[in-house]
Amino acid sequence: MDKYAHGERLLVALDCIVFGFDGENLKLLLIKRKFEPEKGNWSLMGGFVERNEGLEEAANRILFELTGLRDVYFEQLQTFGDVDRDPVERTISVGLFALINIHAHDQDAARAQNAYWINLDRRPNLIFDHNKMVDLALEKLRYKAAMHPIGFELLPDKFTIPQLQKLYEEIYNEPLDRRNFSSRKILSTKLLIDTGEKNEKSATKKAILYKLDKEKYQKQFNSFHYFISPGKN
Amino acid sequence: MDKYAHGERLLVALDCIVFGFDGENLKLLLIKRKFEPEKGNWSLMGGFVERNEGLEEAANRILFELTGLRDVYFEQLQTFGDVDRDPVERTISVGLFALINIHAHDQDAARAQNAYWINLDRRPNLIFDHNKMVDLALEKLRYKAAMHPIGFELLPDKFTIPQLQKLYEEIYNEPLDRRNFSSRKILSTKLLIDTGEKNEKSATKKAILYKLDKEKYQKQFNSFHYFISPGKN
DNA sequence: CCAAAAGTGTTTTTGTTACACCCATGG
DNA sequence: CCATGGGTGTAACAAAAACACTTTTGG
Repeated sequence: MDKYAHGERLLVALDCIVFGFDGENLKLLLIKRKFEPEKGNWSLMGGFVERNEGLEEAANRILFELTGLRDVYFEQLQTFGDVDRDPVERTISVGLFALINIHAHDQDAARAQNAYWINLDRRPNLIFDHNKMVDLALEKLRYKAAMHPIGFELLPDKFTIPQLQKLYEEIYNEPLDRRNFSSRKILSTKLLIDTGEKNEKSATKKAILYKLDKEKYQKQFNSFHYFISPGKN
Repeated sequence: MDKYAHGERLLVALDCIVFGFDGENLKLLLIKRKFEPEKGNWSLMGGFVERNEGLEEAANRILFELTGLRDVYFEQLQTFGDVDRDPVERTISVGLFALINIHAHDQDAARAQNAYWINLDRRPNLIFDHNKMVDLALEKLRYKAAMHPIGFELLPDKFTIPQLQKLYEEIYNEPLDRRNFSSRKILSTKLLIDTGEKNEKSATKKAILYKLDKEKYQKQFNSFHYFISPGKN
């Protein structure tokens, strides 16, 4: 089985930084550990990559165990490989950045993992180098969401422009001008389709429910859209 | 040594996608393999991560072996983990994206590895999934260079605006307007310091040699600068 | 009928693009 | 003295920011 004469074999783990948005706050899906090491402390959801399992495959497996969802949006964040990052044994960890529709996930699956949605601004201290992973993931979310339409991954299938705006305000922690946000930034992308329906929950004027034009979304995914003005120096 | 009861131990490799620019063409540093597997074929420079060595440390070691340089600019590209990506043995490979000043590297070190600088537009077929790695690295170079001042990593310490422009033209494979490039895009970033010297090699009017304001460069590294207009849909 | 939230249009300001002229150098 | 490449300015255009009014709804 071991055919290369040199080279050391190491544990390879995946750790998932899972973001959600409940309409009010940005949240992280975190595990209250029921097992050693660090039992009782908070951590990211993770798992080891098996020998007969590709990295993508392992990512999908672990995200499914956690959320009960098969089509989670994720991408690699970074691979973490400090010698002492896991005090139990040398482990290389591939950090995964995942965005999910918080309303679609399987609550029982999450409960089975002892996972909870925690507001980002109340996140607890995490084990190992998981704090660093979350910091980096948040940076990446802010970076990507400014120019790529990834925010939609966090919303229900049908959503309103004000909901989308609230999401962006949460991501960047700053208020956005409704008039500029709505007409120019969002509708000019032509990514949204008016469903004809209205948000019946609203107590005041009911907002139009849009859905994503998935075909255009796929095509334009790597193009630039200025949802947010680029950072200041 | 193995303290986790479950989890498989796998080989972890690093593969380096090293870009250089000779003033005319974008180049890749590739290895003509003197060893099995795939002896005689072209590949990226790589190596295994040792048990007592952090990922960064391993990256620096391998880049040093290849280039003789200690302070190479690199970042993680992506980690590749398909089950069959290495036919010899299951290996997870962390792809590294590196930019070097082609004139500063140690030619003897490169020769010892049987490494050659190959023009990007003449790159040979590479072993394993290395073609995919290069494709992704090129995409990343184009993506990042459009907004972040990473191009400087490919140039000598002192360089002229026309040299910088040539570099960007090579990266994007399209001509840029000299007048717009020079004054507005580049000098407006205030990242360049006029050294007072001129490029004596030029046969015509000698261009001003600039150097990077390293302090500002560090500070502004993550800010946005529109070196190139964002992609078209 | 009014408070609260949603929808839309216009002006100002800023940045990008397109384009033309002058300067320095070596042969 | 002229061909080649380097340096700079300006007008036209496009995009972003700032800003104000009207509409819908439930209570």
